[in-house]
Amino acid sequence: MNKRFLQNVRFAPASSSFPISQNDFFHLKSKAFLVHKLSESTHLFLTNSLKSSILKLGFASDTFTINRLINSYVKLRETNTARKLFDEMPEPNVVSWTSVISGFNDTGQPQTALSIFQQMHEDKSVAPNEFTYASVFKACSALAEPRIGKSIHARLEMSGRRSNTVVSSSLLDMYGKCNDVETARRVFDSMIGCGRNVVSWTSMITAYAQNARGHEAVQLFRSFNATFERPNQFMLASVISACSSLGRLQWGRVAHGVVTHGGYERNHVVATSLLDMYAKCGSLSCAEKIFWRICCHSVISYTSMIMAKAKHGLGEEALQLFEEMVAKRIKPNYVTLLGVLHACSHSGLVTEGLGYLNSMAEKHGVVPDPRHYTCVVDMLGRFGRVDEAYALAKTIEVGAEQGALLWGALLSAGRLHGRVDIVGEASKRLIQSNQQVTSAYVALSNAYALAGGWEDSESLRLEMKRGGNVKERACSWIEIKDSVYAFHAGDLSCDESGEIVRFMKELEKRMKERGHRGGSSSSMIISSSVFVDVDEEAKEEIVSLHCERLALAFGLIHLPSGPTIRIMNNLRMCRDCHEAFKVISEIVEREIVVRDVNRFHCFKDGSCTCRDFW
DNA sequence: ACTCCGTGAC
Repeated sequence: MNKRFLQNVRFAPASSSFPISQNDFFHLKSKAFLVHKLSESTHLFLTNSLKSSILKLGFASDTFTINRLINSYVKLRETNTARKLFDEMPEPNVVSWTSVISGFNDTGQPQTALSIFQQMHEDKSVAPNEFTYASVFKACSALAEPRIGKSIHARLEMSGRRSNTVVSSSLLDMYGKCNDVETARRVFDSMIGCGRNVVSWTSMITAYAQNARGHEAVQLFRSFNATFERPNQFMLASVISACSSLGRLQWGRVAHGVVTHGGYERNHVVATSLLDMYAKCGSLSCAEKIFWRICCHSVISYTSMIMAKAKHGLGEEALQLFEEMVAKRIKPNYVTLLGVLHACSHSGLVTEGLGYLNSMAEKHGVVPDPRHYTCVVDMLGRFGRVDEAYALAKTIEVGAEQGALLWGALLSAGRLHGRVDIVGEASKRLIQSNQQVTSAYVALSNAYALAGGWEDSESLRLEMKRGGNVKERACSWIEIKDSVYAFHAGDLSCDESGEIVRFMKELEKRMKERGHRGGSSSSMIISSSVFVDVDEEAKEEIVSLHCERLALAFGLIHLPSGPTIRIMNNLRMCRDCHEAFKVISEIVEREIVVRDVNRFHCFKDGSCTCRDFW
């Protein structure tokens, strides 16, 4: 207690005419003082001592004071103490409930937040207000729990309570995080009445951006700018990530311009999203510039840069960056290790990759999870160690979604190395778990056909048709200047004059001169021009492996020249591919940047949304 | 009086 403060308290005279007694006055003053101190406290020690004073002075049943105390503990992330205080409250009010719920939200325990809300609902003594609903929707969006969220939304509507901007924003954010963009949009549209602010616009832009609908995100950003309000750092980071998923460097650059104009360049989140955008849009050099300008690096900025290098086939540099980060005592997390393993996988550093997998728990305190194992299975499979990959895959327990990636990786490995047994096993697992069903059927059918099991192959095709599984046509595109050109798998109509074939042969020749005989990329390039006796689906698969190269050739021959050609592909780069592009650069004497948009292509149901692009 | 919403690496 502050002694000077107590000494300075002048007590009112003890007369019956005075409305409060000396004792009351002391109480009121000390309560105000304690509450004031509580709001300032940033140390557990101070809050603890204030708590004992509060209890000693008999404020244990004073809801307002205890609410403040709960909040102080919530701010110190001492949720258990906050919870205990709350549980002992004789009369918790709506603020007490909401404070505890939001406390569990803030400490990453949304499940507990929801269970407290449920308790509040069953208790019935206190009705939730708009603050409570906003917190609860936030918990649902953290859990991506649409079922509970919807029922609470219904409860809110039934209560007849008018939604305010904050509640609606958290609601639309929740629907966005649960991948229900249409409902999110309906909530956004309904907000014309209660007023939208930057947060609600940002929530809607984010909902589009995080659900692979970058065009709508950018469109909405344009509409927002028409309102003459200024975007803030939250909105900019979201728009930039929409540009990344679209792979449109021009738009990304415009967004960068808005960032500079608004003075948000030094914001870390914005800078990291710019870094990621440049990397995904093919400009590693710009990504690096952004990276070196960041003054105080975090695990996320390092991870983004490691991923960027990995995607561009610069495995050694990515690993170097990782070691540098560890030396700076920035603790890597599971995403960082995923980046490291990706780097090894994309650059053929198999031994290094296995080393990182085996030592990451001990050295970096990150226990490998199914995603890390999937990455290593992919790496082993890519470099011909298919049996090891299969053996590893069998030991991993996965859910359906991750299983699709795991067995999908093994499927490609089996296909790449002509292992019918592995293709069969992987396809069956995919079909059984109802994941990537179409591509699994195609691969399985092709595997049977190759092995001579025509009857199996035929019956599978029938099964596929009955199930309504139609294979999406693979497609690639390139962006030159501000135009986008699309190429569909199996479509060689663009090659009327045979120039692509000639270009491919020239490339093959140069690759051979460089000693890349029979390497995966050169042989594949040639195969794209000579499918003669291959059946329709197998041909489509081959072309889908090559279409970015076809696109490139087409672009070189028929399209206006520019300083940079960027290629979107749905392949990961191996060392050979990288080498191929270097050779192409020499041929055309132009910078060629390759990018990887795996994320954009692959969705949970295995569908490809390339067509949304047009 | 105290309590609420939106951003970056996978």
